[in-house]
Amino acid sequence: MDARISFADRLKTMQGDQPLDACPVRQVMQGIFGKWSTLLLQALGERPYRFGELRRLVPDISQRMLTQTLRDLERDGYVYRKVLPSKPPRVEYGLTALGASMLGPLTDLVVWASDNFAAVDAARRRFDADEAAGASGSG
Amino acid sequence: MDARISFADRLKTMQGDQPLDACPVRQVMQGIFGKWSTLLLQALGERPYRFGELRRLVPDISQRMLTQTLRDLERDGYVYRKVLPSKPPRVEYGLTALGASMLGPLTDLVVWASDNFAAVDAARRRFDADEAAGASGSG
DNA sequence: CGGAATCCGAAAGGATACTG
DNA sequence: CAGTATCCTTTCGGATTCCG
Repeated sequence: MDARISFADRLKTMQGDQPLDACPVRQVMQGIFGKWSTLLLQALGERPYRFGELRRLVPDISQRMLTQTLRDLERDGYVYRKVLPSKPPRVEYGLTALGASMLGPLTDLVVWASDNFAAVDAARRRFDADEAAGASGSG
Repeated sequence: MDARISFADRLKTMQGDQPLDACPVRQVMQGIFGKWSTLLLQALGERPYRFGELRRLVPDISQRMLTQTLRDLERDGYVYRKVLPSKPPRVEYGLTALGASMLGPLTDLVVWASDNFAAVDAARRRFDADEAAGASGSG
């Protein structure tokens, strides 16, 4: 697919029959961009993990959000959930083929963020400093 | 940079001195993944737009969120804001070099979403159907 | 034309307690 | 171990009103 066709044209096409809110691309993006989705997808990109392993790997996630995020990812088809029939119940989560194919582009973006967060942080500080100066400069 | 180094290792490194919550990558990602950020970045990737043009281009955004999202994008250094000194004030928004460099990976992800939303949608319906069946199956 | 300020409802997300 | 259910706080985002 051509990645560089006119975005505005695509936008207009989408508005033709749907309220822009129903834009399928946005629906998909929203599923990927939750607070924890990206993190968990990256983790599962390495190897399958069990529920408790993920908790320990990402210590500041609440068990509520871990459950919910994994469910959402499973619902969207990125993640499978396999219940191992052992005495203490074990549940393994891993990427599906769909999830693996999405992880490529997602990781590229994560890598960009990793490479450029210093520039972003600098921009933020500049912006905040300018704002503060403008707000109190004449006081 | 090596895009495929161990994510778990990187995670552990980050936890070493920071609360994971302060992870810079996450900070950056959160800025990109707002409800409107991706959409506006794509639009500005075509050419600079004025405030009112963006409103018409994305009709279902409120003026409040358009202002706020543009401000956030400007703060992060992705977008510049140029006030034209004309009689009715005109303000032009466009991508900075940083924003343009980020748009590449972001667009790749949008393209993925565009190519695969049917699969995601199918997965969702399957999941929901299974859930409904499981919930009412045994009476 | 491009905003800022305020108000309010909806949704995301965390803490805690309980279950199989 | 792997959840579910409830409560509560915070954030997101829309509608409206006012300003340079």
